[in-house]
Amino acid sequence: MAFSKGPQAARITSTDVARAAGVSRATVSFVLNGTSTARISEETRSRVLAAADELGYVPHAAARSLRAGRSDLILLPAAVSATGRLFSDWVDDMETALGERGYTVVLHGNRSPDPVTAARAWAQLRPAAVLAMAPNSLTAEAVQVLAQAGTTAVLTIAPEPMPGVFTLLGDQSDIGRVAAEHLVSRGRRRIGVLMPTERGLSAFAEPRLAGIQRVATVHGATVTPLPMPYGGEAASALAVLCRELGLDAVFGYNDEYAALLSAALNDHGVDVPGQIAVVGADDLLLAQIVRPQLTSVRYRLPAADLIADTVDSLINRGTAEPLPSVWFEPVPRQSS
Amino acid sequence: MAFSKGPQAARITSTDVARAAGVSRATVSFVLNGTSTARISEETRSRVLAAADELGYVPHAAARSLRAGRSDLILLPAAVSATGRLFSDWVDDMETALGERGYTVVLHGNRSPDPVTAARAWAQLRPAAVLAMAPNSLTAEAVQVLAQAGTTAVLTIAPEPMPGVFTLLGDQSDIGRVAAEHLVSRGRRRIGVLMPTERGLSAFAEPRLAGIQRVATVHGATVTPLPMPYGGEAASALAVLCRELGLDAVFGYNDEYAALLSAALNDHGVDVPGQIAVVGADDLLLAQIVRPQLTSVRYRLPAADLIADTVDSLINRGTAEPLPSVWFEPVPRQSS
DNA sequence: CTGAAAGCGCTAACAC
DNA sequence: GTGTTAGCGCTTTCAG
Repeated sequence: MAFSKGPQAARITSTDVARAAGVSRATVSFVLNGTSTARISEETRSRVLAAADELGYVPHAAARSLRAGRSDLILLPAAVSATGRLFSDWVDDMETALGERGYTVVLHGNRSPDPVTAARAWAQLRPAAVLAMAPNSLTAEAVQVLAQAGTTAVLTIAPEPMPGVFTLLGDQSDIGRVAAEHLVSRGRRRIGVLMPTERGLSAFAEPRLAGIQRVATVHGATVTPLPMPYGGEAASALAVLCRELGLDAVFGYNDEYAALLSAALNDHGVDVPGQIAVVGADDLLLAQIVRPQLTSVRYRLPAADLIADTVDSLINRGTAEPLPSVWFEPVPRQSS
Repeated sequence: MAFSKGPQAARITSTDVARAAGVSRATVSFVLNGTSTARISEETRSRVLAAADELGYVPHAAARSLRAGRSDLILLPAAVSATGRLFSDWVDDMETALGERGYTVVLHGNRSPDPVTAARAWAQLRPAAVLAMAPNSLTAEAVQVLAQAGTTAVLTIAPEPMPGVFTLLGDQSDIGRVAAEHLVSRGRRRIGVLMPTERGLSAFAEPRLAGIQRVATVHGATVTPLPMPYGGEAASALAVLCRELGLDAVFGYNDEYAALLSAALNDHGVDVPGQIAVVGADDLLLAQIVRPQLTSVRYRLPAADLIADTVDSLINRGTAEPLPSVWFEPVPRQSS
C-alpha cells in the first residue's frame, strides 16, 4: 500500500478557541473545566463551547496536568498476553468504573527486568495512581520512586500489607495450597507442578508452587516442578514425562496450561483422572468446555466499583477504607 | 486493611539534579538526552549522572514532550477482554518491538460510543502514533481529530486504503468468506452464525457475517445470525435452538465461542460434525485442545518488527513502505 | 464576571 | 564546553 503524509493539520490550542470566541484563555479554561470559582455568563459560555467545537479543539492532557500538578492518568501495569480471561474481564470493569470517575486508564505492558526499573518507567508518566496487580511487581524502593514522582495512590495484591501501598490481601500461594489440599484429599501423593516458561508468569507460578510444596510436606507427598512453554509439542513431551515419572496428579498452573496438558495426556492414552488427576486455576470457561471438565481454583477480587472508589479516595484523600481479601476456592470437576 | 498515606516525598526535578551536580538545567538535559550538539566533558557528564541517580530523578514525560513538541507515546486502543490470544500475543510483540525503538506503548481501553469521541480521548494524550487495529475504529473525521492533535502516524486494518492513514489491507469479512467456502464445499447449506453480544465485538462479528452471507447467496445456502453472550447457559440454549432450526453448520465467530457452542451441542447429544459442523476463527491453541478438534480460520499479521519499523518511519519521515496484506486461510480439523 | 500574568518541568537555540 | 533564556499549552490566583 502506498502511503504518504497529508498536509500537516493546524494545531488548535486554547488560544485559538479564545480568539474565536472573543474571550481570554482564562475564560476558555473556566468554561471547559466548569470551574465554579468564576461565574461565566451563559452567553459567553455557549460562545466558547461553540468555538471549541467548531475548531475541533482537544485539550492537551500533558500541558493540563503539568500546570495543574495532578493528572487523571491511572496506570495498570499488565502484559495483555499474560492475562487470563478472569483478569482481563476485571481490567475491563476497572476501566469502566474509573472512567466513570473521570480517570483515564492506560495499560502499560511491563518489559522491565526489576521493580525499580519498571517503577521508573511508570513514574515518567506521572500517573495519579498505579494499580500493580501482578505479584512482586513492587518493592519498597519502587514505591519510593513512585512517591517521588507524585504517585502516592498505589494499589497492589500481596500476602501482607506493604508500607505506603494500599494492599489487597491475597496470596498466590493459596491457589497452590487449595489445589494441593484438594489433590491430597483425593489420595494423590505424587504431584507434578506445571511451570510456564513464558516471561512474566513466574511471578505467579513460583508462589503457587510454594503453596503446593507446603501442603505436600505436611502430607508426605512429593512435588515435581515441570517447566513447559505454552504449546502443543511441549505439552505432548510433558505428557510422556508425567507417565515416566509415575505422577498421579498435576497442577497445571492455570486452566489454559492445564487443559493443554490434559488433552496431551489423553492423546498419549493416559486416563485423566484415572491415572493422573489434573487441576487448573482461574476457573475460566475453558474449564467447562474441555472433556474431562477441568477441576479448577477460582479466585475473586473485590468488585471493580469498590476498588475504583478506593483508588479515588486514595488519590483525593490519601487514604481509604480496608477492602475484603482476595479469596480462593476449589471448583471440583471431572479431571480430579 | 488499614491504610494511611505516608509523608509526601519531595518531588525531584531536573533543577535539583542541576544544583546537586553544580551545573545548569540545560547541561542536565544535554547529558540525560545525549544531545550531540553540545559537547559535555566526561567529568561533568558523570557528575550529572551520579547526581540524578543519587536523587532518584525520573524525567517528567509530559513536560518533556510538551516542550519538545513530540512524544514517545504510542497508543494502542484495545479492550483487553475483547482480545483473543492471537491478538494479545501480537500486542505483546509490538510492545517489545516498539520499546526497543524507544517508544512507550500504552493500551487504551476504548469505551467510546463512536470513532470521533474515541479519537478525542486518544488525542488528549498527544501520542506520536495510534495503532487502531479494531475494524471501523476510524473515520475520516476521527483521523482529522488526531491530525489536529499532531498525531499523523496512524495505522489501521481495513479492506481498502483510508486517506491519511497507513492501512494494513485486510478484511474481516474474508474470515467469513473462507469459513463459508469451507462449509459449502463440505455440502453444508443451512448455516448459523454466532454473533457475540459482548461490547466491542460486533465490529468484528458483523463483517464476518457479511462475508458468509455473500458466499451463501452464491451457493443458495441460508444464513441465520445467532446472538449469544459468552457463557455456558447461553451456549446451551443456543445448542437447542440450532437443533430446532435444523441447521447443519455453525460459524462460531471465533474459536472461543465456537468451542463453547460445540461443547454445548455435544452435551445435548448433537453430533459434531455429523449433524452440525462447527467452524471457529483465530486458530487458537484452544482449537487443538477441544474434542472434536475445531476447524478454524487463521489470519496472519505482518511481523511485529516490520510494523514497528513502519510506525517508526511514519513518525519520523511521515511515510512508509507498503506492507503485505493480512492473510486468511482455513485450518480444517475434526469439527467440520 | 472576565482578563493579565505567573509559572508547571522541560528542551533547544543562542550566547558566552 | 556550559549557561541563559524563551517558551511548549495550560490553570489559577489576583485585579479590575
